[in-house]
Amino acid sequence: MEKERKDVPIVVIKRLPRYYRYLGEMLGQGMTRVSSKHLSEKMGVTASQIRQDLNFFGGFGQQGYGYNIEYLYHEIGEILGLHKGYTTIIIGAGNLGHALANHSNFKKRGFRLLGVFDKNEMLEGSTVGGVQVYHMSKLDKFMRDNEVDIAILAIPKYGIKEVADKLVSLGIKGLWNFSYSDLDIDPSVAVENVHLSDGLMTLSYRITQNQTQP
Amino acid sequence: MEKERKDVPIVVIKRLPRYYRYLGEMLGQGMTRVSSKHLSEKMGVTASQIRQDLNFFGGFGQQGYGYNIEYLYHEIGEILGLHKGYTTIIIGAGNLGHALANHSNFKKRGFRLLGVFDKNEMLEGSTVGGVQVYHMSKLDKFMRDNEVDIAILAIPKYGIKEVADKLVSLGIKGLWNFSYSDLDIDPSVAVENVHLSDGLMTLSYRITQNQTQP
DNA sequence: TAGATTGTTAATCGATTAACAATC
DNA sequence: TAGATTGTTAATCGATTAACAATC
Repeated sequence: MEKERKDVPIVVIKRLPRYYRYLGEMLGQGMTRVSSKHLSEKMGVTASQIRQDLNFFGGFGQQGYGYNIEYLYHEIGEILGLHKGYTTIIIGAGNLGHALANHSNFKKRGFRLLGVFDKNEMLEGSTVGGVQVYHMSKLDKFMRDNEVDIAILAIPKYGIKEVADKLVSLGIKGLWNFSYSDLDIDPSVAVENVHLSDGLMTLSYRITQNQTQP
Repeated sequence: MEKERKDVPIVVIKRLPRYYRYLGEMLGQGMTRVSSKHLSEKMGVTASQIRQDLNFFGGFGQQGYGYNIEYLYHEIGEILGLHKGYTTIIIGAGNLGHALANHSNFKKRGFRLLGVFDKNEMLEGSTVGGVQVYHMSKLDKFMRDNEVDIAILAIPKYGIKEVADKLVSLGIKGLWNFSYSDLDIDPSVAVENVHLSDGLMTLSYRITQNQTQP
């Protein structure tokens, strides 16, 4: 199905979701084919880069024609593992936990939210994003009874290490960490550290530059 | 204060918030000095990269000693524009708007939230994250009465272009876009497009790889 | 067929790492 | 002073872009 892919650069991987999104939009507009040139103009990248990126995974196009959008869209989804139906839980039923639980894109991309966990006992039994809220003490049993692939950590950095270690010991495969800390755990577990304020700070930098220079 | 900095690579800028965070933590632990070697071990990068990065902005260290943490922390904050006290508004009082309004890190980093706007009239007069919620129709007047630097867009992609254009016409300096679309506007306005699900997809890719290969 | 566009190799560009003289 | 560590130049590595033969 796909080409041998031992070491695809991480920069290439990070571009795949963006390709996927643009292709999905084109598909929604009823388009059927696209050339690397056309796509590159839409996305503001070079056609060469698109062809180079895609060829890490295989030849999805056809000379003289370009790429079949539906086919390419599907293949990139496959590469990203979106058709595996990975399951998620959210740790932390605060504002961010709520926002992430209700984020429709995750479901649209094939991820299935199984439950939300919080240390506040008062929240137990309530519903967030269409799923049950459980007390943290139920985590062990829940993880044994359900196949949970990814845990989304929407809690403060205090105590995050303990929660992460527990999840790892219970067999979690991926951690998506929104706390303001870098999780440093066993490399067999995939970890994405998201620092929201980092984006705001680089924005701040650019505004400052815009005001100083031009 | 700082060195001439006409073209600092964006990859360097993006690393500054991380340096800032680690230095802040060290400061909180009462440390006063750090060498590039020590910091590199903590952060999992090379000492050479740290020295190279910092020297885009100036020589903050001292041979034989290293860097004074408090001084370097302050200087990086200065470079990032954190001491300017940039003001923000949030567009969209949904789950994500709530989460961002209550995100304490933004305040900690010197940003000041002035108001939240939503198209739902029922929300007007309520409070989110300590500030008033206004109806979208009040945006024009608000922007004229207040100096607003950054707008945080926590609304769906439908209609985002109109809102963004209006904000630009009202003099916004930066847009932090959480909708699932890439905003493409006048380059004099700084834009950060955040696609939350992109991170989840790269996580999905890595989990899939971990399961296939090792 | 002629034109279009891929897949892929080669050339260029930029970023990271290594090395070391300067110096605190 | 001697040891440590910077700032900076040079070497290496990797990623992007250009070019073009292959071919639909």
